Amino acid sequence: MGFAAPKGVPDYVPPRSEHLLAVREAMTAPLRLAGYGYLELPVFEDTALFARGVGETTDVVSKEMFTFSDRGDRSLTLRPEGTVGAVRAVLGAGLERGALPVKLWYAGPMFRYEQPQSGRQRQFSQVGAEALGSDDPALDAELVALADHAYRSLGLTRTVLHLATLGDPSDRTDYSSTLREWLKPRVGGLDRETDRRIERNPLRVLDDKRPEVQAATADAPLLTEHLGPRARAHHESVRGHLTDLGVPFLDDPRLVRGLDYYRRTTFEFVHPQLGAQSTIGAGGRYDGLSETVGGPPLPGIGWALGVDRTLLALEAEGVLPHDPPRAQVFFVPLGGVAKARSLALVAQLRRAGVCADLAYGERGMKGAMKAADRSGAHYAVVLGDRDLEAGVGQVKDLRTGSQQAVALDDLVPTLEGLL
RNA sequence: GUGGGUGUAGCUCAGCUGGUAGAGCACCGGGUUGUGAUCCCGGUUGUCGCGGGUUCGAGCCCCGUCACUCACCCCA
Repeated sequence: MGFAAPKGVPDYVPPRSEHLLAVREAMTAPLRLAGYGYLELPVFEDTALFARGVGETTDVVSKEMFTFSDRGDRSLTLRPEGTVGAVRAVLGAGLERGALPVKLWYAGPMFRYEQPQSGRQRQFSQVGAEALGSDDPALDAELVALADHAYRSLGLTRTVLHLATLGDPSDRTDYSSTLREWLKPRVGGLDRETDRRIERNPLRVLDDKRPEVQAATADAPLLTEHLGPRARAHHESVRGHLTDLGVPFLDDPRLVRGLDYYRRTTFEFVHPQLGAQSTIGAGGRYDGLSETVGGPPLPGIGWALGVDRTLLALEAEGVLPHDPPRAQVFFVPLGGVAKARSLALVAQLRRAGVCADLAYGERGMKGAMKAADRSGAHYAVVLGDRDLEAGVGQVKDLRTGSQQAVALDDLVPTLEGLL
């Protein structure tokens, strides 16, 4: 093999690629029923858009972006996430001046320069949804419920929804300094990285996986205790709506998000069988993002569901969709004349909406029948010189083995009737 | 970016203390010159990840490198 795909970039081939499509379809179907419109977005954007929107100091921006210069010396970046680009597009089209909320969805590849491991690739696929122009907590609940519905419709039963609130910016600032002072005497000096986190983003310390850190921070003060009245009311309302909608969730006050734009509601769908990369979908509210990228005040909430990781979850639970047969009717032509006739009949059947195929290549009867069998077709049509002279095809039911001659002129309607 | 594990046929893997590659599945053909899924017989496929080194001799030992994988970290 001369070439392999770039590091951390997966290929999906059948049958797995079909499963991937099914996952994407299951995620988007509920959105369309809920009035979300489709957004087709660029795969790369101005580097500064992500730096501003996602946050200069986030790991995603500071060390995980695929950034390059174009021939005009513009700095461009392969999108590491979809929300910022979606907001940019909404503002660019002036949708925020129309009917609100604007509800949109998109799908496609995202790129992050990471160390690959299971569930973490440098190119991965997401389906995203965004609702802008309203801070109604019912909208938060609607979006969460739509994701929940998508996962359920795929047959996943073990996914756990973690729910939290980050409060308003002032709540978070207050809490951060409280937490910082609390952490210093307990885990300060542990190592350089932890010290840095205590200063820059103390919430992240609570997310440390090391058991000794977990133990030391077990009774740390929680953000939920520092919420202002408006953020608290919003959160309680979201929880109430979710309960009304029958969406089970787990209050997780330690939930940490890595992108700077999140406010108030945040959530993650976690799958317990996926190892270290167990978040298969996540999102939250981002009421200040529009201003950050130069727009007017425009509240918003959204999520992104990981298509690749969701497929891993389906495989872990053993609930993959069945592979549909590749054909319903399969032609077995004997000789060149029969093949030409078969090709025409196959095309005719396909136009009639029947999934039809034939044995290509110079295969013998046995090989062609074998191909028919493997296609999963219900019926094989054997066509040889004898049959052509008689103007018929031998239609064989591959499940029962019974066979009957059918006039070629009646073949298409006959098969349509049989199926 | 850091640390551990693994790279042998299309796939899953075996290969002893170094003696110049195997199985199962898959695929193709035949048994049945016009009938699949079962059965029987036969056949194809490898620069043993790549590059160097040690040795009379390396799939096996050493060094480097790349990829995959797991964890940290990060996140969908």
